[in-house]
Amino acid sequence: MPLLFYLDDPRRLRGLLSSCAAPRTLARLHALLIVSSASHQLLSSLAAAYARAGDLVAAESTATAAATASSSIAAWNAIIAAHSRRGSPAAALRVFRALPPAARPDSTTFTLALSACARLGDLHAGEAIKDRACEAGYKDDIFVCSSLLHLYARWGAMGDAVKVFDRMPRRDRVTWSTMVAGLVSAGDPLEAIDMYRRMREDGVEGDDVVMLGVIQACSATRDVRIGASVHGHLLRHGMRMDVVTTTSLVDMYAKNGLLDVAHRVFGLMVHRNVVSWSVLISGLSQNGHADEALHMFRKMQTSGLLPDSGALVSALLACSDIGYVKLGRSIHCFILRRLEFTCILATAVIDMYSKCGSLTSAQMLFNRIGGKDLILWNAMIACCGAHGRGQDALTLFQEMNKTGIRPDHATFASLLSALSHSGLVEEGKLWFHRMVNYFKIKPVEKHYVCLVDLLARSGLVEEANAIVKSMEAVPTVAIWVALLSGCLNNKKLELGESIADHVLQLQPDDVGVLALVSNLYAAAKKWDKVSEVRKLMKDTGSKKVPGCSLIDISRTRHTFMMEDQSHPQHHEILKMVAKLDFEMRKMGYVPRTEFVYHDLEEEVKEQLLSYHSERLAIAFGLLNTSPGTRLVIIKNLRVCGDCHDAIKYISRIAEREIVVRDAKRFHHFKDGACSCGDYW
DNA sequence: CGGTTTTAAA
Repeated sequence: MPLLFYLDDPRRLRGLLSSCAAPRTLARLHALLIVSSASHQLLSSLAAAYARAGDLVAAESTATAAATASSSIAAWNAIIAAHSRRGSPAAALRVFRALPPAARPDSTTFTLALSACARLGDLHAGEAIKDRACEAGYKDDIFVCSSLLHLYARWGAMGDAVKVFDRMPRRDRVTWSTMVAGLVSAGDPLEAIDMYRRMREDGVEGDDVVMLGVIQACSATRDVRIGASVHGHLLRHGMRMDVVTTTSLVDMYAKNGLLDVAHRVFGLMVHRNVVSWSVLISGLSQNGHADEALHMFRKMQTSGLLPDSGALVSALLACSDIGYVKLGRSIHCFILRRLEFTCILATAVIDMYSKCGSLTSAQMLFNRIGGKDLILWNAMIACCGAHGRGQDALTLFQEMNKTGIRPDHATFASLLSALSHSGLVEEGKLWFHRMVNYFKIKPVEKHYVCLVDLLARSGLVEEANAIVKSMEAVPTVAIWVALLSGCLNNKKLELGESIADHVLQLQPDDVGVLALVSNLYAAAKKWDKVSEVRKLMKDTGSKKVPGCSLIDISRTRHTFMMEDQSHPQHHEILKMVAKLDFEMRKMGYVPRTEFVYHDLEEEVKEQLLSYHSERLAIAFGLLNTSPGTRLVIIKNLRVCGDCHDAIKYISRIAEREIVVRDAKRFHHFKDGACSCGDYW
């Protein structure tokens, strides 16, 4: 039917407008409305139709034309909603603020505006809108309240959210969902689960959105039993299990280490999207199965899905875990070819290079990223620290401050740790002080660990001890451990012993900590205490993990354990070790036998030191590379003070840069079993 | 009438 015939029938015309999405037809209707000097209502409908079709320019101009009539608010609402949907909440707020005086905002308008504030994280603007909504009489409106609730809950004002929630006269599913999700993001999963219970008591049936929040809560409680019962509930009640719900279930199981269940649920999914794969991949790599994670990453691609930035981040994480630079680099190239480098992606790639020992690649990428955000700076500062470049970390930190980005607690944790590892004591003290007094950041455990470590490492054990004593909070095991290893390295055995006693009382279940305690008693020659701790280690089922080092030479990974004679080049390696020992002594090296924690003859102790796994790995590296090469050793345990010294001498003798990286996250080292990576 | 809540990842 020709459009012209609609003119006589405004109701049909409005029907047509509300269902029409074709821009061409809308333009013709627009012309028609103008020539027939149509009513304001019709113009508003047209504006709303333009907004729905995505033509916001036309929508705004039409709405302005219709704005004199009070009913035009619907058109403005459509425009605000369209802006929000298209991902520009700022534009939505701009339209809201510029509403013509005649257009009186209604419940929908306030709801949309508050939702835009929530997307932007603008609590301040939200507060003002809430006040206007109350003045306009929407104080108890369920939609307005729900979006206000979401704004508060999402941005850490849980107290305000609860206040709003408590005085709401009526609550629907959305209200409850918002509270559940809000409590989860506020880090209070138990409270979230309780909120769900209250909802059921109130007689409200859960829908998929509420259940999603509950699943997240279960995931965060680290208590899979509740999670599994929720899963059972979903199945028993035949509730809707769409991709999102099922994906969250996979995530919950994977995050909590039930990888087989996660796999099974994943396998039963009828429809999987990139996120489904990503949660499985990140779950696998977080639980030390990086190789399997990367296998899934490949399977995802062969199943025809193109990885998005999230999937790539998960895969990069797995690459870092096993030091698989080759794949990491190819992901980097993939991003360069097909995607935009967002800060999130750049951070993940830089982190990968950092953990794989490639400082230069990390720096090169970092320098090319424009509009760096806080987390990207933090990652790069941490990267410098991990590579022993304390001064560079400090320079970066100062550059960051110049760009006007405010450092946060993580920045200082990275900075202090970098300064600590490079022995920059004065700078460390200075910046700790400035963090507290200038940046007004309250030091938490990790900061104290860094500071105490920094002082204790460089011999200022008493000063470190004073810091611990002056702490407001009760010192944690990690802080005592930092102090304790300082005592051990600096032969402050009397103080060390009292700390060891104290740490023991705190009942650490960590083997590393027990080993340190035992080592200190050994250094103090308290052999009865040593056997006591050794017994404790046995009783808790934890056996001492043998020291193990890895080195990659021309894409082959070689593993070395103390006193391991299985390597084909074993004899040559021992010869090299002896030769190095000789050269080092000529340069003034004195073996620090206090780092051998057995009751043995001095000479045997010296021999044992030179058989530490990193020494074997280095010797092997020297045999198979030429001067100027960079040797990256990956070790599962902390490098002892003696090896630390020895490495300095060896790098001078052999003219090679030697880097030892900590490999706590390498699953190859679990239970001391070192296996060769499949990727080398 | 509509409008509110919705999975991973640094």
